[in-house]
Amino acid sequence: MLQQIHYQALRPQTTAHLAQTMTLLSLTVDELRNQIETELSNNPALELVEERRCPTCRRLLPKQGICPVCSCPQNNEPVVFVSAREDFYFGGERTDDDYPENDFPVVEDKLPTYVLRQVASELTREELSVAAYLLTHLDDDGLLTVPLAEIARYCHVSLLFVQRIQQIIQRADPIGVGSTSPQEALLVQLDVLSESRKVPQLARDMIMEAMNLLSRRQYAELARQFHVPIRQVQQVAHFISENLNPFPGRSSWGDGRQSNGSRTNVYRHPDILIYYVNDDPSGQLMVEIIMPISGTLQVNPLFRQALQQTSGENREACKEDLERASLFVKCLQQRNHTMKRLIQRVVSLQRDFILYGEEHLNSITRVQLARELDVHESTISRAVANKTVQLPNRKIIPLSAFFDRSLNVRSVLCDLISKETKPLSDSELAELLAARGFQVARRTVAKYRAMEGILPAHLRRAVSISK
DNA sequence: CTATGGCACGGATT
DNA sequence: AATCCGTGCCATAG
Repeated sequence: MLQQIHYQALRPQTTAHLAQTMTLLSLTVDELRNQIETELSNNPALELVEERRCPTCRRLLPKQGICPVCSCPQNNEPVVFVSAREDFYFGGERTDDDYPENDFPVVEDKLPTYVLRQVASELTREELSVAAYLLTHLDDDGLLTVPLAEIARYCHVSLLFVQRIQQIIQRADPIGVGSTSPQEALLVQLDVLSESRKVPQLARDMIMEAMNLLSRRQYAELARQFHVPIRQVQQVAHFISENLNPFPGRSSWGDGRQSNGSRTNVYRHPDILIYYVNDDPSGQLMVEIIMPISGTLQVNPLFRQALQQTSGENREACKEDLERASLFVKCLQQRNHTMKRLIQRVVSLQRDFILYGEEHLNSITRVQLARELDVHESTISRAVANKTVQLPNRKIIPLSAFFDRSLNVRSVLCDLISKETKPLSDSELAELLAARGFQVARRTVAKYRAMEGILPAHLRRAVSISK
């Protein structure tokens, strides 16, 4: 990556500029941070100038910016801005400003921090420290490695207290995380799932009473024990393996399907935050593009001066450094500018989706957006790829979800099925969807159903009866 | 005969 | 140029 940039810096300015901007555009906060840090330490011409904070709300400000939160007039358009929040993310020097997020106990691993950030808002300081301790004892599967009692002892709190915190943690994003066993994780997931859709009672019973048989797939034995036909056991087992994950730590983003196990960057900091001022839904909607460093990057003016006075072979090297530095700064600005325009447009197009949920997602394609913003479509692709957004409800979703043509259809489909009185067949569902303006083929309904882990119509009947 | 899942094709996306 | 996704056709199960 670095060599690439060195190489590009030698090329004509415009090409290099373009190429590096592209590269930067496709980086996530974490990657960008690395990039900036290496560049900073390799290039003496680059400097990081001191951060400024808004006098009223103490938010970190860009070098010449005014505070976007305090100074902006209340209006209908979401405010989009770039912010530097190094301490927010990376547990840097803690300051006494008013970010509750800064009170995070520092946890190194990715999964623990990810979970902690979700639950932090609903916990007191004391609870947070217990939560942090609990989260530091997770294995790679997201399961707890020490007994609850031990945590209670270590933190000098009651067992009940720890249990309560564990329950909150278990309901955070990789649902079931922080459970003491795969079994417990499954049960928690089942609980959460049952809030939104029908869940076979048999599944719960089987997990609770015959976990070992289940994990060994001894369906015949299960059928005997629960006095149900073996087919039904298989259905339930299918349901479980489709929808539940005994190892929450291994699950991929929100969608349990296509568990391509090679997802390393699953627990990531969001690249963009969308929220209301003070969490007040009637307030101004803010969109914050995260910069992983605080302060502003600029070319060191002293270095520029020094260049005038140096001579000889040093001069060439310095000059190169200087050029690379100014290029880097320029590219970074370009990147942020593009991101800003992009997200501005996306948010205003998908406002309803952000506010009211998946069903209101508009179908927009990257190409469409590229035309509107008058940039090349690959620019959009790069900017969207691998980025994540935190919504006002604190859910973290991939930015590409805003471009998912099928998400809204899927959620409407789920809605239809959850409200159905008798099990509807796929073709009936297809008609209903068409009536609601979603033109999808019967075959596609089947696919979506599978994606959402909903059983076929004739099996749904069997399930609801046994319930 | 009907409902569903598998395979493969074509267009969109990256 | 490679990959993903919606869809049509066909085989199979009920």
